[in-house]
Amino acid sequence: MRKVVPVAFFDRPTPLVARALIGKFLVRKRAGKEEAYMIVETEAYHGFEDKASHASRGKTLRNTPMFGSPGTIYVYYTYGMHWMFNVVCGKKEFPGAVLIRGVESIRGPARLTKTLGIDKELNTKKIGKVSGVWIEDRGITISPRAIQKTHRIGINYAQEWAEKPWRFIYKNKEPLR
DNA sequence: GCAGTGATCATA
DNA sequence: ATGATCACTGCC
Repeated sequence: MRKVVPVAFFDRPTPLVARALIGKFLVRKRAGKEEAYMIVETEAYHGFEDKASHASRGKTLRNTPMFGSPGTIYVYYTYGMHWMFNVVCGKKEFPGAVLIRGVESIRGPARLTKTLGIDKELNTKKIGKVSGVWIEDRGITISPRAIQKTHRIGINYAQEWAEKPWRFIYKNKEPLR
């Protein structure tokens, strides 16, 4: 079973999409070659009120892709050296995005983009085969018990919003089926 | 534990 | 125009 997830998958509340992405595959095609990795860690950034979100102070040049239609790719540069890869969720003009923090064998959002060659070239593009980055459902079901929900990290400035359980991690304790 | 590194944004 | 900040990583 190998199915490219449709745009409708992302047209849902961001935390729900972040949860649903665990166990899906991130596929990257470059120079004619495909690499696929199972997603094991995500974080949701949801709405104007989320103080941890780039959109909390309204639309700016950088965060404009967050206001795009579901399935838009939002890539931004931070700490003078790292690219972060997000997929936009929810209706156009609603700011929501899921940060892909880790895949099987590549942990860490910046290491992921470096390994997969994801940078500003992909920013604002639509996730899908045309852009060379897409998500596949390969028939793996992850039980709720195998998903750890925690607070988001690296956002201590966000006060009470830092406590929201919007980070999802696959605990590699149970066999896949 | 913290330096590196530079774009981005708020302030002015 | 300027300065603080930053959804991180790798080395101490």
